[in-house]
Amino acid sequence: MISSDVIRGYNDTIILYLLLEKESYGYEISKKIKELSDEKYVIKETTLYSAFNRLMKNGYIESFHQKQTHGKKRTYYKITGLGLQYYQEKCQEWKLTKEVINRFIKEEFL
Amino acid sequence: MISSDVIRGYNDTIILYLLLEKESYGYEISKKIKELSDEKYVIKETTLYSAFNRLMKNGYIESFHQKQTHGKKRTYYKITGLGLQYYQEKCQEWKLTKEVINRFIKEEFL
DNA sequence: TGTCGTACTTCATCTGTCGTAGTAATTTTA
DNA sequence: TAAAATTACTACGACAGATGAAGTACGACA
Repeated sequence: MISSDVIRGYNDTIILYLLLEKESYGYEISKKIKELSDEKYVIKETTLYSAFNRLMKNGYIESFHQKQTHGKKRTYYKITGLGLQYYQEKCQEWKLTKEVINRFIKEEFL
Repeated sequence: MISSDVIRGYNDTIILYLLLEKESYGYEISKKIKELSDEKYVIKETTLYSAFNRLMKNGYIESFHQKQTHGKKRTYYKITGLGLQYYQEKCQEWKLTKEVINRFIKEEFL
């Protein structure tokens, strides 16, 4: 499993990636994360919803409601221009981070 | 710059990597991290020393003192068998983490 | 004499994650 | 048709690791 301390800086990025594909809501996002990571990363509900709040506060996502015929009421989220910009920065940062951490990893242990 | 939230889970690993090369002390470790990362990551003093404490508490490193002719007294650290084992696990975990996060990163933004 | 570099320590604060718990509707299954 | 599972959240408190600020102390150098 992946330790939460590593993913810590990338939960927001992961969520933004999925919202870039299409607008979505909490439960769906969490399913997608699990699926896309081959069950290797399952985000905790509280982590997810606190991430939504943070992303909202920063203006990286916006929420809205859609009329539904069935199922419980959902809060949908979509990414903003600012959010896209932030996502792009994080992609750059990730590249750098990978390179740096790799220098402290012994290949023979992989 | 690299955000501290990403590196968060890997400070201990980075330190262990350097102690694997040779036993060392705080100031030297911090210099080496800066140097090896091409100044892209500079560990904060408080972060470094609190990492030493954690690593000691977990039995991953041991401290000792060396007689010195000049300069301020240093605390040297060396990695233990348990520390090596932990380091190896972290190397494995890093591989997995990289793969998982990569799936949420758009290549065209790199 | 004063500043710079070395080599730490203490303390308080912040952020993000996570455990626990609760609510409430809808869908499945027995 | 009643119970159980799934969907879709919210609130709250605790915790760990990183960090800022500040202080200590010694030697070298100018």
